[in-house]
Amino acid sequence: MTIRVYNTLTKQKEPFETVAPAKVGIYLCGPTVYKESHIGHMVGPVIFDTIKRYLVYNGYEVHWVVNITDVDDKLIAQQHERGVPMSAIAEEMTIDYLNNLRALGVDQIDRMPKATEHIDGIIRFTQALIDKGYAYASGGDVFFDVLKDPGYGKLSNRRPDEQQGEGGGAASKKRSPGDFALWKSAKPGEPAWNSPWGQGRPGWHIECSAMSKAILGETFDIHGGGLDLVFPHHENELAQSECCHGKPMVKYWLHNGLLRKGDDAGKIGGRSDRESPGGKLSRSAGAGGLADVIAAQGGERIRFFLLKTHYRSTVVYGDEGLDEAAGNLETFYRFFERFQRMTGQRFFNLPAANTREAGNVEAASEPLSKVVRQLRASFLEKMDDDFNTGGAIGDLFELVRELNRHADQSRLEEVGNVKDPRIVGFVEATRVLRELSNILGLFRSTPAQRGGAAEGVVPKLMDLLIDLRKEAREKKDFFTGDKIRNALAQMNIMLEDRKGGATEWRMGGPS
RNA sequence: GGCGCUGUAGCCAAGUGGCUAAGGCAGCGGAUUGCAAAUCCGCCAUCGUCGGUUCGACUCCGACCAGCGCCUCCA
Repeated sequence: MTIRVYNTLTKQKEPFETVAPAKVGIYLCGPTVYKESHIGHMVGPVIFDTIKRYLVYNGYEVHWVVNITDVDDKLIAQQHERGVPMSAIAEEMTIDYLNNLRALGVDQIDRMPKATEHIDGIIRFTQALIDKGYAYASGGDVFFDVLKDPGYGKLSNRRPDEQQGEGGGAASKKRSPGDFALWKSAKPGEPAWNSPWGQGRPGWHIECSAMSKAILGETFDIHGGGLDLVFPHHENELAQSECCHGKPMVKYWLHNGLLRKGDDAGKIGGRSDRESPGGKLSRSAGAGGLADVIAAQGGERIRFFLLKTHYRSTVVYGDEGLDEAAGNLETFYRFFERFQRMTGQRFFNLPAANTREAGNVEAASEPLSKVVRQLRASFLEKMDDDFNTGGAIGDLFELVRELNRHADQSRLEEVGNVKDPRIVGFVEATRVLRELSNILGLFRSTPAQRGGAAEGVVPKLMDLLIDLRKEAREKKDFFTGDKIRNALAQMNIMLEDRKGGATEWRMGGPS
């Protein structure tokens, strides 16, 4: 019943206890919007979207913040390269990012602050660190002095004196190599803001410290991001905030694993584009922007694929896994269709409990209800244990199997009357599947990517062919009947005969 | 070199100090079907290697082997 989370700071699972009763503040590091997002940018949003759903389901009031970094060296480089103002590039790429989030069903984010909207707070934060002796101005830049912070390195488990630090021109202005910039002086032609240290812009890490403070407070519950951000980004954030406030910044640091390309050892994102020669993603899985991938695969497939594996694991991303996810989803989609045939109701319209408490009804003595309750409890147990979505999805499969089995054994197809108690009981049991899949953000509406009823004349032609085949079969002319079905199969159109003589058709197989 | 992660069936992937080690895919055998599709039933693993702790480890510790990530303003 108690939620436990793995905390990068302590390297162990801990009971989840909020700073303020029943309230949770979550800060997730979002993208630097200098070019289109890639699939790797979606891992954090999908898992944290799920985490928020689960916490809300458990009765917490959750405030989830994802920042947008819209000022940065890479953006400035793009500005020079494209001859387009940084702000325009940022705006364009932010829209791209938001579109991708929406396609994957990520709709739980409460606020998305931009770095450029918090320049004042960043300057105040920087000044405070200087005043307290943790930072120093040097030639128009301001650096954080890592040797002044006795706690520095505790998140990533490093010694400050071992750090290489960034090289180049900044190195000579630093007291020690591990020091990092809070404020950077601007060169001519670069975007700049006035500050006590002259024209300049924020360093990379300070924006998150300033924005999380402004929105979530000096101490909040969960800070998330990709595993690659542990060092230096989160280590530096942590140092800035705790030195500035003299109190813990975050209770739980959660880091998601990174994606790896399937076909070779290349990596996704980062600056490795030219360093991983064989690292191309296949066309369906990766070429073109993420928007193209989503268009080809469907957002739900990608979400399901990501949720199948525990969020802290490395996930190998490629066609193989995506195809498997597609096949897995078919199992559910087919059940939803069957459910509708039997009950006359759409699964996607089923009302279901949206809190743990509301869903916690007594199991009836009859077998279906009992096993459904058991699976529900098992699902929640998995989620309680550091949001084990992979294990929880296993329970969802079992749930569908139990529902199908029950429908088979009770011959629900033959009942005919949707008010029949057997049907009513079945609907009741299926509500639990809706309740649980909602937590994962799955099956919330009719899948967009499924084949089936097309527009225009095709459905009419299909009706005609199905009718002809039916007549042939009634005359025991199976040769003609099979000819129609096989020819359609060649066109990737599958016929499925139902009990009672109806025939349905669909485009394509699971993949 | 420093920090860290992973190694469970053909493949993907949960999990636990001691009942029959989830689930999915593929495969095999059945039920059902005119034949199919879908669905259901059954079969399919001793948990990288070697030691140690323990009454007992796949689960804890150590070593080793293998793969991977970060240490470079990559989520």
